[in-house]
Amino acid sequence: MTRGRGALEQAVLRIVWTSPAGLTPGEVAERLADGTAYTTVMTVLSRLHGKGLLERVKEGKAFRYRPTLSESELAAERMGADLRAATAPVEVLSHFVARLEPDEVEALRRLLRRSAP
Amino acid sequence: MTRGRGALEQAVLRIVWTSPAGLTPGEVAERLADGTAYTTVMTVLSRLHGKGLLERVKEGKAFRYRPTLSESELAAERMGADLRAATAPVEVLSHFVARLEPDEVEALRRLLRRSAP
DNA sequence: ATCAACTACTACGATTCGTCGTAGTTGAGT
DNA sequence: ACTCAACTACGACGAATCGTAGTAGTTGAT
Repeated sequence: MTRGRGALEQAVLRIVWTSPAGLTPGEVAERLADGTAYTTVMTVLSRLHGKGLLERVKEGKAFRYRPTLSESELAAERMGADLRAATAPVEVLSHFVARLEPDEVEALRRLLRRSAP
Repeated sequence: MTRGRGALEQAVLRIVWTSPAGLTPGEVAERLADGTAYTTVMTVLSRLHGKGLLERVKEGKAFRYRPTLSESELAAERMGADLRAATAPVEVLSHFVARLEPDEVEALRRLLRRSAP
């Protein structure tokens, strides 16, 4: 099986995110449940660890990999990075808000009411 | 000169964004002002056009490339994509808001007051 | 001590991107 | 109409990233 660029890394990340306590390569391979070779899973985990997206602790003979950031935290991190990479952050926020769904707008309002009101 | 992955595309995009009316390859090369070969600039413009980030119109013998989205629009687009790719968008927003600077929070409040209040 | 499970290391093909050359086309000026 | 500089199309190559997996060595459990 050959996936698109980054697809396997995403799939593995998604799996690890569902277990904040961490997973061993075997457990991840098991949950992938496609034919992906065990060593392939290992390579991907190891690369994600190299990128700082996963941390690992030795447990018995295996490593247990767990996310350094939750899925939501990483997404928020990336959004913040996009925002600050731009030359006009406020304008970006303006476009961003304009594209939000009504319920997202509502959620945002609620969040802003809480944060340092 | 050899840059990091995507660095030249970014540099070219940034230049084109400063001229919403569009630029010819020669004008972009001129503004890059590093030794980058003219044909390199052409290749990059052509790739960005292939990705839909630039559109082009023939002008005399040259193409004039202009951004399909402004820098702010693209950033907002990416933020929205990050947000909706996540399994818990509201939680993402929560983390996102938590990381904002006070002035960004203020800007967001103002924007939300305007949008469908 | 043995063995299954696990890790490290290596490798290869595909894709993307930086980089540029060659060859063909075309508009502008003579 | 002809010439020439400027421009476009196409191809190419090296580095980096990622999907994919094998081999060899290590280690915990039995």
